[in-house]
Amino acid sequence: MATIYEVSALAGVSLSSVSRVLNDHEHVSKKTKQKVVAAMKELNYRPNTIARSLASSRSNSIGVLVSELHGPFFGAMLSTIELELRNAGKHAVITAGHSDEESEKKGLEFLIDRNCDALILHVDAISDEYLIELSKGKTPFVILNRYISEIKDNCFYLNNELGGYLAAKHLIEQGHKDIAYISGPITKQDTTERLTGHKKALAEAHIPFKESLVYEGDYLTESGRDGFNSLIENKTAFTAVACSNDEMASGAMRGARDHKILIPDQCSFIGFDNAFFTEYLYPQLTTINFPVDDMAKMSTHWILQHVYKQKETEITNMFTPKLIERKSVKQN
Amino acid sequence: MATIYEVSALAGVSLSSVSRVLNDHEHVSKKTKQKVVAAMKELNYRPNTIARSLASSRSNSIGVLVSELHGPFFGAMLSTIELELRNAGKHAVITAGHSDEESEKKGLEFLIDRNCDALILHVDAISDEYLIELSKGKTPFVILNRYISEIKDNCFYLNNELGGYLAAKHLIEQGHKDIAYISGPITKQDTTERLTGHKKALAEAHIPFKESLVYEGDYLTESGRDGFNSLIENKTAFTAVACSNDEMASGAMRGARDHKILIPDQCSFIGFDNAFFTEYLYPQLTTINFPVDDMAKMSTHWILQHVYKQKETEITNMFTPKLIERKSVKQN
DNA sequence: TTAAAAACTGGAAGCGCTTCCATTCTGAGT
DNA sequence: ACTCAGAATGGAAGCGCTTCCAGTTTTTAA
Repeated sequence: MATIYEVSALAGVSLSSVSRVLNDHEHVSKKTKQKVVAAMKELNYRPNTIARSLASSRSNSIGVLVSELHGPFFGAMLSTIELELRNAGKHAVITAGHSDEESEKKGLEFLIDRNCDALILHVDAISDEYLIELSKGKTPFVILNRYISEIKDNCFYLNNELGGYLAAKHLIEQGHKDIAYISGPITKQDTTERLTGHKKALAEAHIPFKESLVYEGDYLTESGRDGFNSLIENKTAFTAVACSNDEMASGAMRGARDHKILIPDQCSFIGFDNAFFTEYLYPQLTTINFPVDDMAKMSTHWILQHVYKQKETEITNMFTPKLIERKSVKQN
Repeated sequence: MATIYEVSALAGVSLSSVSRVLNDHEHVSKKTKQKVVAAMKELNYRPNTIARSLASSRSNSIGVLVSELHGPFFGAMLSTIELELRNAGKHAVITAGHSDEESEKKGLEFLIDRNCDALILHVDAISDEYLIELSKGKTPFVILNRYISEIKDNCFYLNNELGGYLAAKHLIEQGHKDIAYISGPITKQDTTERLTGHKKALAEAHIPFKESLVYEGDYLTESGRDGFNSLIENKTAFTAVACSNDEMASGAMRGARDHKILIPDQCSFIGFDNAFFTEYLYPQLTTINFPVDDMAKMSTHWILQHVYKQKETEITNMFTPKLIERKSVKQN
């Protein structure tokens, strides 16, 4: 593998000059540039990224830490992060925290030790305090899907309340009055926000909110099913169920089927996230779109702008959910 | 950030000694080791990975190139690759080729330029020849989900033929004789292998194979639906349809529903891959398990063993699919 | 035409570590 | 006490690049 030395020798210029053309510096004459470029081509020169990083203390790598690597959400997210980054000549070092605090912290340290220039974090186990402390360190980062007021400019998140509101409102508009709700773990920020929106829509329509119509799940399919069963046993009648995410909605739908309840004729369902598989369900699930792509894109723009001084885009921190009407809600 | 210099000064030993304890070398006395470790702790020393890489020409990073980052398959795959690698102190640099030849090649070069010690490739657009050529280069790699005889020891793949066979055989055992088949693009290796297995099972049961009962899709949901519609219009009767993957099976099931055909009572379905969402479908899809995790694990073991001389595991190149019985196939 | 400014170029010192080589130390064997 | 392996240590040269500084050349303006 040719080094910058050989290039400089072949081109008949100094090391510095070669380095300058490599880095697109100003103050290099056309002539030297040509010579260097020609030499590079002839030697099939490929710069050694490691050496560049060491000398410049820039690794051009962005660490991405997600709580889980599988699941419908992260595929979409990582896909656009990776693409955007690569287009900018950077690259992603991806790790997973497996939703465990210790493990997430390890992942973080791992990335920092790896000299990442910046971090994109999607974590739930790590505490706000830890992240606030981290923000005083020298590795800049953004946080996805979470709002921490002390470092709000680094946070990119969905207007969850609006999402919950939109879902409930849609059901109400379709004539539903008795609406059950299957939520995620109430310890999670997004869950409570979504539920708040839900209640708001009910209140607006003067529909009393009934505690007996909510079930706390864990965002997994199975808990959607359990939730539905529990709701049925409660004997508080309902004609629709809103779910805090699509997985649980899919579980709840199966629960309904177990009870020979027709969807959407006897019971309507609405999800949240608009995961890709919602289209595979039958009937296709009406849900609330989570613009993951936009959020992922925005976070890379932030980094490109703040860390690498590229790209001057308008930064938006809060994203807006949207109703996606499909076939799981019936006009009542 | 403390460097090895400061550690050596504080510990009162030479640079080399510090480096030795850092790398767990033999020939370091207990005493120096203790001094060094103490100094490191006191300074909260963290080795600079970049500098280590430059000096040792080992980046400890493994490049992973997948055709797509989203989709059910890759989440599972990447998740286990990342975990295994991190447990071994290595890390994954993940890129996507977006199923485009140019783009995949770019991704490859990108990873090689990034000084990856080894590569894990899951690509379909790049030709065999290119990969064979690449194998002569100095970056070792493994190939997932593909068999190239010239470099077969680097390939990890599923026994697709057996999978196709198992699926068809299951249908036959359940009394089906008229079995439709929705395949992937016949240009793809795995597709043809799966179809071969399918035919073999038919032959064994003395059921004539009918060309009019196969539809060539593109592995996407929509094509499953198109396939089903086309099959129906063909007027060759069938009571079951085997699909080359789960996405198409889900599409085909929707197609059936559009025709008011009951599943599985009037028509049975079997998929392939056992993607996570198959459990969300209704009825839950009977399918063929693709042991992605095992394959991913094996590929990292190969690298740990061949590149880093760690871990002595038995290497298996071919993996065995298994029937997963759920609810989409009816006894006929 | 000339001085000053701007553009260009080269030299050399690092970036933080590994590793080869040479030197010193240790202790087993006599 | 004396060798002499072998273990333990230190010195120093890199790994391939960036970047600061100083020196040289070209351009510009008066």
